[in-house]
Amino acid sequence: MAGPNEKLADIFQQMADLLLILGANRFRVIAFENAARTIGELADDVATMTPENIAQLPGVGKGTAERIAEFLDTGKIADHQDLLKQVPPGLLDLLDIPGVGPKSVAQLWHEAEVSDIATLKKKIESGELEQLKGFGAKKVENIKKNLAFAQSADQRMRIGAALPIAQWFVEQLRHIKGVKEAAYAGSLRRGRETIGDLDLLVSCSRKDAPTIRDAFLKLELVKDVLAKGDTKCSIRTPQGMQVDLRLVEPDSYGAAMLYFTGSKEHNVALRELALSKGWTLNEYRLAEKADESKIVAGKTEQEIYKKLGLSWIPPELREDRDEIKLAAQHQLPELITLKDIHAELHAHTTASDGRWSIRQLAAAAADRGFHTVAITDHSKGQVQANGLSAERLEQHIQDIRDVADQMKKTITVLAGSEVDILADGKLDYPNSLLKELDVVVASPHGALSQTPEKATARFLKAIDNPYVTLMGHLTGRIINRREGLSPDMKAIFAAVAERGIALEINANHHRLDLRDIHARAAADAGCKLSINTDAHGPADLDELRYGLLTARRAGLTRGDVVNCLDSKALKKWLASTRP
DNA sequence: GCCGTTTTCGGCCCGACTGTTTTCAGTCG
Repeated sequence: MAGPNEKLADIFQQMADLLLILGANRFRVIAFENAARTIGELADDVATMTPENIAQLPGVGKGTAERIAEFLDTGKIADHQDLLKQVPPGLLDLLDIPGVGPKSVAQLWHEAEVSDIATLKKKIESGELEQLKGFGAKKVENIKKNLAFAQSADQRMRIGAALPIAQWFVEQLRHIKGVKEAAYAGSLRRGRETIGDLDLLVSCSRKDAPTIRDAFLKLELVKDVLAKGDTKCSIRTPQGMQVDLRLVEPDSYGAAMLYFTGSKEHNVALRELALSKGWTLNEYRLAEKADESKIVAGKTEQEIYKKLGLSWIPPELREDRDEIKLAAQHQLPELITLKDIHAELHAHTTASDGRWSIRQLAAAAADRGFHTVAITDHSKGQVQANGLSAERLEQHIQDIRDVADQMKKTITVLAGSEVDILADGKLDYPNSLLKELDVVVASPHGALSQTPEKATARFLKAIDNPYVTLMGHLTGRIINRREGLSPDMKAIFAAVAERGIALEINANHHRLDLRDIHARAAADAGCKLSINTDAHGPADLDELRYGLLTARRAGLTRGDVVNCLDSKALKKWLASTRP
């Protein structure tokens, strides 16, 4: 269920698009986009915020605050309705066609009576479109080719699908003669949960650039070439992913990395900061504004940040939230790293729906250098996942204890369960059984379209259970497939902090649940977090990297995450969650 | 429409590529 934040963000974004087509002042359009972004990324539910707090949000001025209040009051916004009356609603879909922007849409609307994708298709086939000024054969052909992508434009690729492709490209680029450095940038480098398109960066001498570009364009995964210039080209892979390659000289590599890593908002803020110091920043260098031949920095990101009076900001934090202020005070958090994690507290074996035996799983965790692993198979309600009956769990606990005993010199193996939180908040096993376990991961699997009120009550009840260790994948969302629950996060976080248990960041890239902004809010509320892979098979422990990126985007340090505790401290913490 | 330890008015980041052009607008990131 979409909460008011999502609905409001959608409305403001739509207002921006409508104003764009209507030819409104571009800064006004940007203001609506900023408002949409702010509300969309808000961890708190706007409905629970005071008008004062809402008015203080960045990018929210008098007008936006009034519109939010109006929406909370009446469920809609009059200005939004007015705009919808002025523009055929199907026209908005045209903006999703690559190469078609607001000016073209307005022209198609006014001069060719195009009102949606269907009429556009007709006008292309009748040849009417080519009569329009500015619509030559090539442009029309391009639109025709790109129509298919309009439908899937809102579907961003999961990070777990994008990263392997990016790594393949980087590896190929590094083998091309003349390439000094190659890397991926963009939202992938920032660790976002989904990726719009892939940004690749190469440093090389100017004379090598064209041959490197041509070698890139011949790579196996290049299906279509969308643009081809001397320093920049765009292609599409067979998977439909757009990949942009930029080639810069080594002296500009840092500036280019900074620029193509983004976010756009972070870059804008950096440029404004540069201007305030009498400099100007672009993707080639930081230079003096008065004399742009006087270069201040450009080779590395570090030196550019340093000149701007900032600590180097990890890519995961570059979202123009509060990172620039913290970097100016040299008070950025020391973000958690992969090396800090020493335990896995949520993993499945063949006893339920996993593909590993207890021993195999424990050995794999030990190979990663972990000191502890908890075996947490599904509870009885998960019939389709071969969930364990109470009797089977009793036996499973015994089996785990046996393996634990045999492997105690290698790794600590804990007996646990991923216990269903039933729709009413009760757990799927009685307390008398939960008591025998070392770790209880309480997760929702069914009733995932409950109202926020019901979901909140459900979770508060589960948190109240004295044997729960951590709350697993809280919303139950599946990225790009299922929205999941929208409980009152503030209430959940307060209860979890009070109980002294932990909230999971499920590292599986389909889930990433809690998501970054909620993990940040949870830590701010005093909650402990736990990053787990929910491993079902041999490759799954590697998913940890995605959970880690999410944690870093949340600004978490190793002190926030129980998986970073040493063996003794973890044991102590686990005991502290129990009566 | 938002924003301001120089401002409550007048600003609001910067450059590459494409297509249809006789010098540039539109789009994208």
